[in-house]
Amino acid sequence: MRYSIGIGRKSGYYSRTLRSIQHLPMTTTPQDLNERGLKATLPRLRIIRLFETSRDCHMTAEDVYRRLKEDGLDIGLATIYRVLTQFEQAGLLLRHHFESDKAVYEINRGHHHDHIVCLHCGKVEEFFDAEIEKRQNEIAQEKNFEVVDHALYLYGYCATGDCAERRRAESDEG
Amino acid sequence: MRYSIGIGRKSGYYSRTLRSIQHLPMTTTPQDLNERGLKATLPRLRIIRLFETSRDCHMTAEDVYRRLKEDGLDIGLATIYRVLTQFEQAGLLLRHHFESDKAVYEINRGHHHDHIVCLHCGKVEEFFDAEIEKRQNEIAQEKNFEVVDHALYLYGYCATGDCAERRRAESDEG
DNA sequence: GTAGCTGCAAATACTTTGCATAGAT
DNA sequence: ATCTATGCAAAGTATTTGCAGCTAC
Repeated sequence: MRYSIGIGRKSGYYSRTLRSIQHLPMTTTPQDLNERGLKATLPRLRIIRLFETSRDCHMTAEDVYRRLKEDGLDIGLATIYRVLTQFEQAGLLLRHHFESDKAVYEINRGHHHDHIVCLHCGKVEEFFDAEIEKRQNEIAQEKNFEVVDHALYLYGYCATGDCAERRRAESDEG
Repeated sequence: MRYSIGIGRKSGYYSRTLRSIQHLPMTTTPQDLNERGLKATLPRLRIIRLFETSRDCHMTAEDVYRRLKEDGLDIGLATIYRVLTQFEQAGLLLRHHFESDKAVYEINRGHHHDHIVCLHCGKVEEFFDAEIEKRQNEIAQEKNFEVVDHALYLYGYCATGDCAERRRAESDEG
């Protein structure tokens, strides 16, 4: 008899969560998809794998489309959009709207975090601050809101490369 | 000789700022627009007035279009978009992207604040928290980012009306 | 075998742009 | 008089949808 982590039909879900909490690499299996009512098709497996194998990766639908095409896989853009939406609803991915008007997705590893985005090179770093989270909850309570989600994005220029430098040059012109 | 607040050509700008800091009602005059290099046209004056005379008002381009039309003023939607963009660049308005895919604008009264948005009725409340602001700056410094902007939105269900109640009903279904 | 997926093209939603006319300074 | 703004329609960008054929279970 094999041991399984978790309980009954939902074991896939719990083991996935556990892996995530333990910071082990996460690999979504065909069964994981089936348990969420999604058929394990090639496009879906490759899309989720792309997110899982990229570190700190925030991608638009176009990004996913392009990267899969580079790997010789020609998946229609409509399918990418559909699958990303389904994965977000299934909790596998998180969607964000940074300053641009395109949605970006990242893998959901179960650790909530916020983002700081470089407006010049597009670099995204993640952070978590318990104090900010606490204050947010207090404010929601004061205002009598039942908060279900929040978005905190810091926008600026990173020290890497010439981003901060270029920014100064630009503001000198104006 | 008349006293003026501020210095030389920029007096309009400084007096406007002062009014705002003193929480006095803000009225953008034709001269205010001229000083920003914008001609004082009827569409522009009516649009800025609409924002100035509405309390806690967050409006999309469509909202502005509709409300001016209700007042018997038929301004093209393209003009609304153009003027809102110009006003944002001139610092008269602030632009936000809440969870929907439409941009919303509000008057810039010079007091920074964040937003808590009801996902059911669309109500928007404003808040300011010095502790959150402080932590944001510390994080940016740690990460070596020069932050120029940030967005903090809390999404939830407000206690007014049946928003929280309906939310519970919905999650019971799912 | 059947329910659910994919690709394509067409449709949609929001926003921007080209151009001729109208208006502000 | 000149330079800029407006309205309309057309274009653009991101995303969604209808439908016929294909695939996982």
